[in-house]
Amino acid sequence: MNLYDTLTAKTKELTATDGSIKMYVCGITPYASAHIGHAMRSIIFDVLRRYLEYKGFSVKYVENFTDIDDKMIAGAADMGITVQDLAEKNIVAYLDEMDALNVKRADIYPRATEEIPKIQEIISGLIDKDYAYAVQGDVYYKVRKKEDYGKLGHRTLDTMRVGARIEPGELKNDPLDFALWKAEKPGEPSWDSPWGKGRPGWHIECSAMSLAYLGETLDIHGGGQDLVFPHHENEIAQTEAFNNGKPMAQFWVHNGLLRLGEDKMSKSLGNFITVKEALSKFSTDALRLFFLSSHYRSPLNYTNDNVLAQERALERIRTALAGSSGSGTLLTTATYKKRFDEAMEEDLNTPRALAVIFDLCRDINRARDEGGNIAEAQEVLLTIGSVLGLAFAASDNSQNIEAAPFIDLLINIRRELRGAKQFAVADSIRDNLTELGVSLEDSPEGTKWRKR
RNA sequence: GGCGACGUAGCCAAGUGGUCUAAGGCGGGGGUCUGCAAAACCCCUAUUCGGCGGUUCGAAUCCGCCCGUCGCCUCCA
Repeated sequence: MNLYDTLTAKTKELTATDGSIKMYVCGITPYASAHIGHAMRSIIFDVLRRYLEYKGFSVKYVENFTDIDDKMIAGAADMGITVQDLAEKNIVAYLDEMDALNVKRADIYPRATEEIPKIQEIISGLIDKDYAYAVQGDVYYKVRKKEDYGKLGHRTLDTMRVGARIEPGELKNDPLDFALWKAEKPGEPSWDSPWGKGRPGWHIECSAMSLAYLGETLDIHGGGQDLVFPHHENEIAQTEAFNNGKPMAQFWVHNGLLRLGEDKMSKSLGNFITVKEALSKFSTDALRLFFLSSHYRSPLNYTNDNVLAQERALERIRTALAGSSGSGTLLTTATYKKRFDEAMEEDLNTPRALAVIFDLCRDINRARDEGGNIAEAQEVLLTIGSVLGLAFAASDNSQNIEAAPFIDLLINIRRELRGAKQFAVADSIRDNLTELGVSLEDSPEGTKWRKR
């Protein structure tokens, strides 16, 4: 397939001579609940992975947790729990939420705190190669030593704002340098190291974990666009310096960011909607459909109405799947599969892929009305849906609410009224229920209701 | 200030030199079904692609300028 690579700023063909793909996706720092921007990233890379698997590749998928950093430490202190407990709590919740979003589990979920030896091995190697230096228990990476620093973000050192920060207490030789290892501060978690007790800096964990679990050159390294600089830039700098210039990844793939209103959704800006909240309002399929309705590299604006529109669109797909097949003309499916593949081949063009799904639905419904054989077409619909992680599960939010027996009772009374042609009273029951948020649908098989 | 992305129907969103009088979804209009509805289905719904110039036989697609929005420039998926 063709995929856009941030490093070369080009769309290139993804190849794998041995049929296997090594994928590393930057996960979350589990200091707080995940928001739907994280969900969008997970779903996009889940779809990329599912598509590659559908095309016959064997994918090894690694997603990390950065479970030690300033925010983890501050968050744990606020809550009066250990950093480890904070991480555990949020990781468990995150994995549950990703399950609920039908995101396939990664093969490995490494955590920074469990990779300290590998982290230290890389830092030592960088010091040996003179790409890093230790100062009073801190270790910093020499940014200016790496000629091509800035290549991922397509910027050069002199175009960078001179405001590179020096935190109080930092002992950098150059403001651009960044910490690989931070000396212990009182009360903070720390590990023994050749440079004294301390903890890893931000970017080094990903270098360590990708090297440890996937090796020197990844096929795909993914994450949100906000990670391009500095996180991935620094990862490249470290990893390639450590590996004597071997490329860290064949493809750098970055998804566009989710917006809420006019701004990017972000934990630090405080404008976000949690995954939990979104899942309480919308079905998994509708959320996935929403995230996939625009191209993954474009920004997407989250609004209730936009997700709701997908909820409605889903009904049409479910109807196409529910129709019973006749024995008439066979609805052939080769063109749909072909069009779906073509869309996905082109830098994961999910909006076009979805258009194929809706075209297929329309044609299934048409064929169904004409008594055609739609069984195979429905199978194809399910198959390509599953590549997008869409299960098309029936939405039955009508079962377990407390009022259910009373609603059923009213429906029964109304059925008798209708039988007696007392339509005015029957309609008034229906209208009143509608006002209360319960809509009734009469059909030859009886009356169904659902919560609105 | 620097770098980059984007601006397509009421809304969301594909398309990036001819097949575009522009895919698909939501909404809207009409119809089928229904006691009436709802749901569902079917049909219709941009001669036009932020503005102005230019290149070209031909531009939504390439170039320039302008207007507007967003992202990044060491917290971020």
